[in-house]
Amino acid sequence: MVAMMGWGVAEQQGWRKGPWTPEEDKLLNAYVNFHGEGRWSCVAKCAGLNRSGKSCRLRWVNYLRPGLKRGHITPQEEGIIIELHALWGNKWSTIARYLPGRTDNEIKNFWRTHFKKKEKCTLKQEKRKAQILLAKQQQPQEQQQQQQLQEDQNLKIRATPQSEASQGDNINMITDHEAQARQENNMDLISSSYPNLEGDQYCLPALMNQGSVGSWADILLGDEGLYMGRLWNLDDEHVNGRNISLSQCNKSAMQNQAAAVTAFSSGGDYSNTFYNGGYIF
DNA sequence: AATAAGGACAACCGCTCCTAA
DNA sequence: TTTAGGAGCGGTTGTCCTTAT
Repeated sequence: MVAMMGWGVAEQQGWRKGPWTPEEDKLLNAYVNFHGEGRWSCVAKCAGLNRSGKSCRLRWVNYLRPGLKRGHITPQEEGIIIELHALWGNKWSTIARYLPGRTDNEIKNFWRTHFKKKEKCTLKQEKRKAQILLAKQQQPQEQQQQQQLQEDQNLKIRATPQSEASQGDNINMITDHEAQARQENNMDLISSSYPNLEGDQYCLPALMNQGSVGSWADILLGDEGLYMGRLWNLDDEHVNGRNISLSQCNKSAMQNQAAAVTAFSSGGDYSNTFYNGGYIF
């Protein structure tokens, strides 16, 4: 049985499988550098590799391709991954486009290990959530009204033109109607990405610059593994056009919002972009 | 010191999408 | 318009290494 055989052995069709040897890498590298990428099934034959085209492509894309970054995912990259995953879900290749030097495989692996961690936190989160909800219910009505007032004022500040925040970049304000429509979509997306969160707790703080946290995962989960802050919502259309418009998707705030937009260019300082966008958490 | 658990990484598999004939 | 082959994508699994017990 092929499936029962280990790696590094020949398959029935004669293709070699398993880890690549330095010699194979050298052959593939030389061939692709000379002929360019593509026609992977030809590569396998012409380069003298006893590998399937798929295997060659994968090896090139994930390991041999020039410009690949090595080493751990940085907190910056981590933040981008979390953000984009909240928007797109498991669209690893799409996410990878915004992380120069990182492959979809790498990001996928990264997410998996972190997702496992998150699953372990679930029980703890549930407990903490219950505590917070209880505290909320017990909060005096007057205090809640004051909080709402404060939130509305913050919204006004955020909705002001942001020429200073996004100089030279496309600004795209969305209407209340659009915001609401988007909210519905995004809430679904976010709910599926963060199933343990309450509707009014979707949030992503930009605390990285404050030095109080070690990573974006720390921010997202907080001390008790509970997500804190505000989650940003990236607009797909603008992502594809290189500029990402951001609309805030706090549930109550979204109903009134004229969302702020800030630009994102791949490889740029992402957290700074948020922070400079006039959004202070 | 031994071993179990977990993390990181590499690679394969099956499916879908794209494109050229 | 259809179809077949190639390419790409996401899910899954295997292996190695490190850390905790």
